[in-house]
Amino acid sequence: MNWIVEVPNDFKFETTATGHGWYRLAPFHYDNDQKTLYKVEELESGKVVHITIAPYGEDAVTVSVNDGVLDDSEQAEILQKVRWMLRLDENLQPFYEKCLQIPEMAYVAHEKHGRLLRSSTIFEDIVKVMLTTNTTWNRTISMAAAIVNKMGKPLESHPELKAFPKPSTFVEKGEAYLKEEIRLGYRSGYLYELALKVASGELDLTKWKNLPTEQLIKELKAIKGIGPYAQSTLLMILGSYSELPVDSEFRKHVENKYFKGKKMTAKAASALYSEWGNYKYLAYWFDRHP
DNA sequence: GTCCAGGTCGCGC
DNA sequence: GCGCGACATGGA
Repeated sequence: MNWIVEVPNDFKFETTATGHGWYRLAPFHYDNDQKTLYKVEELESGKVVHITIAPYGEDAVTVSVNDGVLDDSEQAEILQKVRWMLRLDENLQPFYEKCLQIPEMAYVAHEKHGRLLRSSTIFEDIVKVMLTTNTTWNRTISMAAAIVNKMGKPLESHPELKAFPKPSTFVEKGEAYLKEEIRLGYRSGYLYELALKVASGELDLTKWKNLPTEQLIKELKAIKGIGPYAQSTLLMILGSYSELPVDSEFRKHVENKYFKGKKMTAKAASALYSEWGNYKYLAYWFDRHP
């Protein structure tokens, strides 16, 4: 089955797909030559599908799935997940207007950067953000791959392709498995605890999609393993850009570009982006990735 | 062997 | 509120 999905004027497929490193984390796969994004997805019905997303002119993308017959709710779920992953319903106009007033940032609006790819569920993205803390990017990639390959539900037609496992799968496998087989290190306890809360219904992450930033911060603080950096990154994932991810990369960038390589306080560094108000994260991100 | 990576927690002050 | 060691893992 395939669909043609209209996109906003300020949307561009390639910049969304590759704007940050998420497209390199399983079960995403990106083909740079074909400008095509793939993701294996387990639907609520239990069916596993391989979603293919590619640009279709300037005003649309094609979404296709070649995995047998899908009922109405499965089709609706796929399209809803694509909208979320590509941020088709997010309004970035205030950010672009601000970019156009600043010569060095005008390219962001002209080239339609800004919509950064996210996973289909908030659970998946919390896990992935935790995989970025206190380790190297290569380890993040390999841990995500291990989670998918060892715990994910396989595609019927291509069993080597697997979906990101559900929270209940993390719980069934157990904390020791996460540590000893998936090699998630000290994160295993944090991720097991999170999965347990989500799987049991104690924590309903789907409600987060409609929460104001202040409430999201409260929710994020309550998750063990989420500190200031991960909180800011997850707020970005959720569409709130007012908090800066002050980590080693942030410090390196700001010190090199604005402090002649000298150490600075987080406060002084953050002040650099204060004029961006609710869009500080994006301003920093594209200041660093011109 | 030793150090550290896009940090965070829990403790003691 | 701030400083500090511990935390798993694998690569340099």
